[in-house]
Amino acid sequence: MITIARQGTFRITMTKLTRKQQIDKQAAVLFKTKGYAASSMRDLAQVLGIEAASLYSHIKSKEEILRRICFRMAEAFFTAQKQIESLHSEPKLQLKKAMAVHLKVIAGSVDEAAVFFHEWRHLSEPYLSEFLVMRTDYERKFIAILEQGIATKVFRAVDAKLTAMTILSAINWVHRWYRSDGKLSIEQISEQLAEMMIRGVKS
Amino acid sequence: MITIARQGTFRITMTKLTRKQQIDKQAAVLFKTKGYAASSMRDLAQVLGIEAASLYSHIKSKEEILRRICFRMAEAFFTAQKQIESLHSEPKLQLKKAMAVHLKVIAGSVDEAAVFFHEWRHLSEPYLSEFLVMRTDYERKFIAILEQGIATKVFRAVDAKLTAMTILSAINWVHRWYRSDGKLSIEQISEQLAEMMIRGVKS
DNA sequence: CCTACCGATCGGTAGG
DNA sequence: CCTACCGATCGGTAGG
Repeated sequence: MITIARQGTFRITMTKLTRKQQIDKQAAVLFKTKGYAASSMRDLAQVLGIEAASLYSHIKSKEEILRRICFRMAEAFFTAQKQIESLHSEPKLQLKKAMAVHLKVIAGSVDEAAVFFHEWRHLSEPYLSEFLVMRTDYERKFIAILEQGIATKVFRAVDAKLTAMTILSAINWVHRWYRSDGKLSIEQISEQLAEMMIRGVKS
Repeated sequence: MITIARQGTFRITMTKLTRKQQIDKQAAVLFKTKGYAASSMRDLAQVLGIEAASLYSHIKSKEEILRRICFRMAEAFFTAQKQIESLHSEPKLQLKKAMAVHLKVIAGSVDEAAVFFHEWRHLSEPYLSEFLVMRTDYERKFIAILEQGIATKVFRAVDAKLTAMTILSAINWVHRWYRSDGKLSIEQISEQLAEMMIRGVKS
């Protein structure tokens, strides 16, 4: 399987995407703006300048597209998280880095991130369950960082789960308005949010 | 027009809702779980134990239900915000109270809040534009509180808009998991979140 | 990648 | 509130 990082570079360095990649990309844009259920295969075909029936030479079904987008993003988030896990830094720095890599993944694929955050519920079983398990696993890492910080008295005695989810909701929300050509770079946003959250929880 | 506060009490004190109110309530539950576009009038009718066609003696269209839910929530948020505006407290307390009343509105109508936050994009014009203007107006109040705090040096020199939106995303996320019978009361959640956010922005 | 088409389901109406 | 039904649109297939 192609890794997200490789594919991200691919997308930036050259504009020549395969038809399947074009379908996934335009589907992400469409699903983000109209929602999965309200987006028709005819809408998607029109954006690509082909007939709806022609889409099926490249894909199996509408849901398969959604599946690819959701699981590819999940993989990207996990890959990013694994990279910071090996660092074994102290809780504050670990939280800051976890936020930074998470935001970097979002910034690299805003449309896909929006689909990941809002359209996953249209996945059918067993994919839906698999997706939710992965998401919970991912969130657990943030909770663990908080708990470790609380145990070592670096952080106040906050509710670890409530706080972790609050931090995640704050950074996830960035996908709604972030533009790579905006006045704030993703690093600046990351810096400000980490500063705010760490001040919020430190002893 | 009936105010939200009145209606909230109504809903708690007696179970006898008009058919139209039952439709709105069940539609909110349905739209929250399946999404507006994926929810059919036949789904809604089934929950109510009637035929789909029968819904139309009480409502004009599917979108009219969505409209009522979204604008009723908007009204509730505004009513709550106006109440704290008259207090003229200092920025920290003002922020804390703005967060508290916002969370109280969410806790009072979790299903409707979910629809308000996620399904508004299915509104057609001119309602969509009207909705977005109201939302921006509401958010502006949070930005103003931040700006005032920064100007009086009570808060650090953060980006007021980024910070206000971060706070809003953190408190809006509560609707996804809050249960009135959960271990944390809405007042406790409100207290913890306000503490964290104020520590995050204070000088 | 297209034309031609399918059965299913959609929101909604007529008339009682 | 129901039966009966509508035109439109949906995801997807057959066959080239």
